[in-house]
Amino acid sequence: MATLKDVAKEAGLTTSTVSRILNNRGYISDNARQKVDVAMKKLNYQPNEVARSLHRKSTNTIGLIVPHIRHPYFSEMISNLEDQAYDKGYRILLCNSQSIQEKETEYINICTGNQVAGIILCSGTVSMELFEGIGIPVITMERFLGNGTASVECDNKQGGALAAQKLISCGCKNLLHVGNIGTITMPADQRTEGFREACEKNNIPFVELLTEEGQYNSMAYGELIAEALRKYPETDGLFANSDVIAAQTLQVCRKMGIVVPEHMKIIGFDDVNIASLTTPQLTTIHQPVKEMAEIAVNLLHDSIAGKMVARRTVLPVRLVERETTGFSAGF
Amino acid sequence: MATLKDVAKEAGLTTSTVSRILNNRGYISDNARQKVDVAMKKLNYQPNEVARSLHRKSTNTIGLIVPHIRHPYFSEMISNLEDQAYDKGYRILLCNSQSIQEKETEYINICTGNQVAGIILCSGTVSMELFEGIGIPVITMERFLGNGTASVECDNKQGGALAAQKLISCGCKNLLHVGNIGTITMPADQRTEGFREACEKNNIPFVELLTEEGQYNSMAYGELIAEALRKYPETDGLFANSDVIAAQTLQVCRKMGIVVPEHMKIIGFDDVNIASLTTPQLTTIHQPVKEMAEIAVNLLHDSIAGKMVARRTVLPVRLVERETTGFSAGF
DNA sequence: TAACTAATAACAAACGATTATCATAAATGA
DNA sequence: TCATTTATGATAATCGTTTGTTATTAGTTA
Repeated sequence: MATLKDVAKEAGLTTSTVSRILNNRGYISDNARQKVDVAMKKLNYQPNEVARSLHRKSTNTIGLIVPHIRHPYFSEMISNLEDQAYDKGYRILLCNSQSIQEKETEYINICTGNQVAGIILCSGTVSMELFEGIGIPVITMERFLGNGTASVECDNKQGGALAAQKLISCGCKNLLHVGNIGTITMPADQRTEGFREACEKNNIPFVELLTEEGQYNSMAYGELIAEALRKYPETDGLFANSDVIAAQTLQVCRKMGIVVPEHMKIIGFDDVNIASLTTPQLTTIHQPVKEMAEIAVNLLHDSIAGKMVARRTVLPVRLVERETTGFSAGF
Repeated sequence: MATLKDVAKEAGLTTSTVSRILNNRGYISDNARQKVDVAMKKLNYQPNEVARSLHRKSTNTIGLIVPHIRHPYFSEMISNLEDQAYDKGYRILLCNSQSIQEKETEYINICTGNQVAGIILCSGTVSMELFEGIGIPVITMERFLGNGTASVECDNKQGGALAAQKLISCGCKNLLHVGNIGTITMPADQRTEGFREACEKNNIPFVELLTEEGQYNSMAYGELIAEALRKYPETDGLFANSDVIAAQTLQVCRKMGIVVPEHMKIIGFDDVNIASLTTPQLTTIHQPVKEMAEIAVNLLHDSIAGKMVARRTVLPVRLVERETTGFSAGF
């Protein structure tokens, strides 16, 4: 790898001059600029970002901590975040915590050790102490740390309410809600809150089904749901906290001979790809993932620049009606 | 951020000694080790990886270039690669090229500029000149560059053959194959080869449908497939080059009143999550993604260590029978 | 011609860690 | 006691870049 020094020698200039040209500061003649251009091309010169970073004491890398990559909600989110980050000149250091505390802790250390400019945290299981006095801007997605860190969320409560209202207006009398991991508190719990309030207001009973971390990690909810449907056979409406859960519910229903939407209405959450690939297609609560990603990166960018930044940003969700709550217009 | 110097001062030692302790070389007393330990904890010291990297002239980062993140095959692959890389002490610099030449080129420069230890390339659209004389080990997945770069592939040809044999043994007489992007050559083209050979051997006619880059990027194949099915109404067996395409085909069939598997058998490729979330569930060709990821990281690891490495590794695939080629055992 | 600007050279410090060399000193052992 | 081993200090170079200082030159302008 050619260095600045090599380029300088090749161009017959000093490193100071070449560096000035690269960074556009001070006096520069067109002549010198051209000579450097030629030399750079000839030597296939590529500035060493590591050296640059060392000097300026920070990188243009964002540490992105997620609990999963294969889960469609997260791959969607990661994709959007990468897009936004790239546009702003940031790179992504991909940290998959797999919801494992140890791995999360180590990844946080890796982030600080590698002098990332900031961290975007999508992970739900972190204990916030890990971020105390970390000295790096942190933006959380769907996770409120409460230690001064800015968060971006969708309006989970509204989502829960919309789901309940829809199911109720479809005539469902006995609802089941497949919720979050029981042992961990996160903004997504608000979905249950919104759901509960709407149910209570309408005097409709509902059962809340807590999930386990293992299920979250393996994305295997089939058994859990089948059991619940056996235990609560009167269920005629189900609200799942993700489209993955909802899609698996469809499979369970089919195996049990429960016809959707005739015998059972289903609403998912997220509105990811699979929502329109199941049969029937999923009615779901749409999360504005793209906007959330954009806002997150913007917040981080401002935060890195030392600007003051909104503590909490909540974006609206909307109900997308497909087929699991009734016949679609298309048929 | 505390530096080595700070730790040394705090521990009442010199930087040489502390560095020796950190790197376990030379003579070290338990006493000193303890003092350093205490000082590190107290100052919350984290070695500056950037400085380390500069000194040793390489990082422990792998540049991972993919054309997509949201596509389930790639999110699956990325997830497995991260897992393997983490175990070997590598970090992932996530580069989403979106199949855009420009972005790919810039990301390659970013990788070299950031002194990555190696690159794993999953992207299909790169022109290999970009990797000429890059001076960094490169492993390609499902992409044979032919410039000395090692590649990891699944046995695409076998996959195509398996699909054709299955469809034919199911009694299909008129096959449709939704293939790759017409304008780009890649190992996955071999699926078509294997499919063709098996069809010819059995004297079964088939139509090959080429896809476009735009469709690949947006994952929207619905229109293309609907048109093809209108044009070739006699089709009774379809082999798609990905589960995403197959899943969309299911939706198209439903809209067109074509009953799967009775009127039409479908086989996908990849065996990702959605394959078991559609109705009926997809029969598909399983790619050993985990093993491919493991091998890729191992190859890169060896390559970085200067070892000689297999030019081409081809892993077997297998047919996973679900419901789109007949009634599943479960019913 | 003096005073200026523009362009570059020459040199060195700094970023934070590693590492090498040499020196020093205590502990150990024969 | 002398030689050896063990442990550390002191100092400096290095990685590649940025940046600051001072000096030097050529050209411009008043």
